[in-house]
Amino acid sequence: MDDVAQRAGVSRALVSLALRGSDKVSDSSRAAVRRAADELGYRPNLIARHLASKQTRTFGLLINDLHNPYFPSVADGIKRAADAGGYRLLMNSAFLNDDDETRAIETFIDYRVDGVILTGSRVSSAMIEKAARSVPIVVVSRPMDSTVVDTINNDDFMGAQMVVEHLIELGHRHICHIDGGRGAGSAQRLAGYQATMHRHGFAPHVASAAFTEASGALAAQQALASGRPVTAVFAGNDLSALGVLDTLDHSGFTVPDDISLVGYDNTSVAALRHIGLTTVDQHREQLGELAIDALIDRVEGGRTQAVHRVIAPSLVVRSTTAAPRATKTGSQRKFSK
Amino acid sequence: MDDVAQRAGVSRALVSLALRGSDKVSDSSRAAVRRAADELGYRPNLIARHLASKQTRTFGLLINDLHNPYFPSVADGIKRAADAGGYRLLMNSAFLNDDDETRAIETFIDYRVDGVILTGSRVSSAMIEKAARSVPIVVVSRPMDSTVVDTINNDDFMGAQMVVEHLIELGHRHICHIDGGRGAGSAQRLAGYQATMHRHGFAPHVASAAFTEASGALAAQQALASGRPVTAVFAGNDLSALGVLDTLDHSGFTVPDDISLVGYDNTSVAALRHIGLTTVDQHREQLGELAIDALIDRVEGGRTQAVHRVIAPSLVVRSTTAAPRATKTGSQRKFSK
DNA sequence: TCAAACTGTTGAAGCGCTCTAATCATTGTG
DNA sequence: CACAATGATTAGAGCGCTTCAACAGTTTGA
Repeated sequence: MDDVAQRAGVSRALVSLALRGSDKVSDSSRAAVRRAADELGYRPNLIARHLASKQTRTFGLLINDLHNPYFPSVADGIKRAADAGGYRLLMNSAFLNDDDETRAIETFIDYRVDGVILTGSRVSSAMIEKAARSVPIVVVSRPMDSTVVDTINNDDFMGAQMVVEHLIELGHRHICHIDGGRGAGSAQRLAGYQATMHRHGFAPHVASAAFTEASGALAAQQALASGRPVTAVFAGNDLSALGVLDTLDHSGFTVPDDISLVGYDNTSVAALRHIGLTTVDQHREQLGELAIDALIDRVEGGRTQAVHRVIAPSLVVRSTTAAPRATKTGSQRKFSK
Repeated sequence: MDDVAQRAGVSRALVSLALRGSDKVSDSSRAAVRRAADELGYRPNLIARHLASKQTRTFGLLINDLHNPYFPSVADGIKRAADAGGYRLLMNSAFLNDDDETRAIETFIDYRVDGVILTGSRVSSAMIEKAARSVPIVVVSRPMDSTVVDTINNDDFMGAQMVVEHLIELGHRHICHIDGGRGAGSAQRLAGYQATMHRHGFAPHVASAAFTEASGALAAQQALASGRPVTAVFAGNDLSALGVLDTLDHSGFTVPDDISLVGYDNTSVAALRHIGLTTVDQHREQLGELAIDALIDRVEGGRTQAVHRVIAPSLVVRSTTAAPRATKTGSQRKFSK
């Protein structure tokens, strides 16, 4: 920086001002500084800048599981909104490990980022709230009843309701739900399913699983083996829906002719033509944008009260749902391994 | 830090030493410092530390496209190796935009990371080599003939060769290759395909596409419409293979009974039971580990010459390949559509 | 026994920047 | 024409840490 100042024939302070686009720098000195910096290939040291200015204009984005196709779209929204707000983004992944997640959050804090966005977080609420004492935190896709951290979620209850309504409208009565266990939002999806089934006077039929392909496949086997009639399956998320799809394949059922199938999340696999899964779109990019908005509102707007935003999802109908055979022909095949 | 020092009854310098685990600190002072830091909830400011020590022990990882399921596994390997080497990781995504990629690399440089790993990079080689003057760079999955940046790649030529040999062994003669255009590694895959076909005396049959589902679907349509017989398709990557799969579905072909299909990359979609795509595994985690190794070797070992590592991929046979109908002998697993 | 060699500790300089307050140069005002 | 007001520039302190040279206090070796 000294070199640049000398070469431009000005003081170090002016170099600093000029390079940051201050309006109290004459055009001539600004040009001189720019030229000198260019010629010397000078790039300001962000570390020193942050130390001196005590602000980073950087947000930390934690993506718990890079393998999960759910997160990239959220990240896209975050990126766009951060750009628009003039904030830089630093990312980190917890690689599905709770210790790593804690460490990643601490790293953000140690880097003195202005705010942190947690997606797919799995650590305890207490841990998150503790970290929130050091830095504003917004949690995406994990409903939390906190007074210190902001949350952004889709309305899982409503999403589930839309799915069930869609299936019932097609004529389905025997709709089985593959529960997502302790996966994020799965409790609300289950509740929405149950409430809607009850409202229509149909008996719920729930099989337990997790948000994975393998557990979905297994749960589907159990559901089919239970003896209860099933004409449609509403899986907790897309991944478990794929597991269900596999079980149906191997059991000789055709989708959607024999059994309709719906997932949740509208991940990229669901959109693959070969799969064409009917599913629920959470508007993930919008979730990401709202997360940044919440952070900026805290940092620049001075808000201190926690905010919890819930947005309405929408149903994406593809080729795995149709009217049940019963209302067409009336035959139902038996489950066989 | 002053507070901690005062509370522990030692100097600031000793706090620094104690907290970083120096061995020239007595057990008693170390304990006192630890306790004081705990009580005060003190966390060292990484920014100040990095500024003072002029080293960050941090590597920057750039993932161009978060949506591409190829990268997470590479990142897993990178993460593991970085942990083992005692380096922190900072990630960033270019969101498929060249300007963003350039800016992300600059951000890493401005943060004075000790090294940068580029995965899925799309900016010009010149740009990369320019950045490499400021920081060690290793490029993963993009063959480059550079004397300044390290590269880590799988042997695409060999991978393609393995695919073709596998298909020929099954009895195929009419193997069509869906080329990946300017996708990373696609030139070598094409070369490997052509060389192997020639060696066996078969005529190559190439359809142009890109590394996307839509272009794979289109290319398959063209190949089928060309009038040339096709009993097997070797797609440039998994994604375009999925496009091919869709076209085959819609054209009434059964996979693998009518036509065998092979992809490349062994992404998670290929492994989905419902798809079960035969493909080539690049050992992506290993690619990631080697990338970190290369970086550490430069930073700590003082190597200055560029290194280019190529590792052997392996074939993953699933359920989309079988003997062609004409020469079929035993019973094959059925692939339902 | 005394110098040499450790051990644990500390004061102070400095990392590369920002920012406040002061300085200098210019212009406008009565 | 003196004086305030405005605009451009700069010196220097300081951000929170590390590190180096120096220093007491203790042990070792001949």
